[in-house]
Amino acid sequence: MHGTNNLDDLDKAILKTLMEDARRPYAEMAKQFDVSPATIHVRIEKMKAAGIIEGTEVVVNTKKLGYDVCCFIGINLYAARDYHSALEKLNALDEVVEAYYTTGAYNIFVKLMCRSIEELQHVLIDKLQAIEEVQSTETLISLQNPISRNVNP
Amino acid sequence: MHGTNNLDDLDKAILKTLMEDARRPYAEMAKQFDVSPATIHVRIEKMKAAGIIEGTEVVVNTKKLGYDVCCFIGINLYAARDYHSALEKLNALDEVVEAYYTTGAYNIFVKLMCRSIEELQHVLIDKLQAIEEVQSTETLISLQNPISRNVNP
DNA sequence: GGTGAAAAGGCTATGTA
DNA sequence: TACATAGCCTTTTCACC
Repeated sequence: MHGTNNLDDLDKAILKTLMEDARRPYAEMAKQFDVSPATIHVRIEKMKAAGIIEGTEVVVNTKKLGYDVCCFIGINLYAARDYHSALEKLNALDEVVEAYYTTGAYNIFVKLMCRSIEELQHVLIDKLQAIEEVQSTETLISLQNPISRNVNP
Repeated sequence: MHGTNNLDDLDKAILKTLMEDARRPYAEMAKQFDVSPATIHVRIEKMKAAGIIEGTEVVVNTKKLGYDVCCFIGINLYAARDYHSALEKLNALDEVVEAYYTTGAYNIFVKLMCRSIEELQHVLIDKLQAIEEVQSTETLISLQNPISRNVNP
């Protein structure tokens, strides 16, 4: 299982279903795909064992939790070699929900979720830019997230 | 439920648990949080009704599905008013897994998942930059994704 | 590798405090 | 509002094809 994989159409159909509803009953999928519930079960177990299915999670409406502000921040470090220590400090910030090590204009690229513009300002100035490895940042505020989905198996 | 919400500690504890494992048995949570399984059930139903819990999904290892390349692309349009038609065309591309309407350097910011650098090149040149509304793009290739989590309820 | 039926286990509704 | 219980539905197992 390195790069290419050997999922057949049934595997892919099951995976696609579960990527939209992790609790879809096996019996329903069995009817839909014209196999037995036991087969659905076996296929799912195989994909778990192969590490393709890593787990399940609930989808949460972050706005309803009060997180109204989403933004991306490109970070430049004084020295590229400080990547690991900078990352450790970023990891300690709850507001940092994603981080990427990137080529191009920035050393690190992060996604931030905050409860308000005031909080964003606070996080940016007092937490993020206070990290000693950080030389400069560039902020991209997201006003809308019209596409949000996963890859096609 | 507008912005601030009124989740108590039990709600938050349940939510945090389900955000890591949507199928955690109610009985286990009940034991852990020292309430009855029925109470767990009631709290979850309430959060569903409030729209805080929107659904469930399996977590998929995209690398094992063959998607090795992840990148962000900042898109500039000739005219900002073409946002909607450009977005429609982006939405038709399977490789575009996220899109954001942003302030700052770009009109639209997207996340792309591809199977290889060759495919990225193909998508970028023949699909993305072929969209007539697109004036220019800037690509940020992600080599690593060391932080990936959700907000703290 | 797939099936069907039976066993095990988790979820949900109800009645009660 | 929370609890305990019981019924129901889903998952899992297993012998067989």
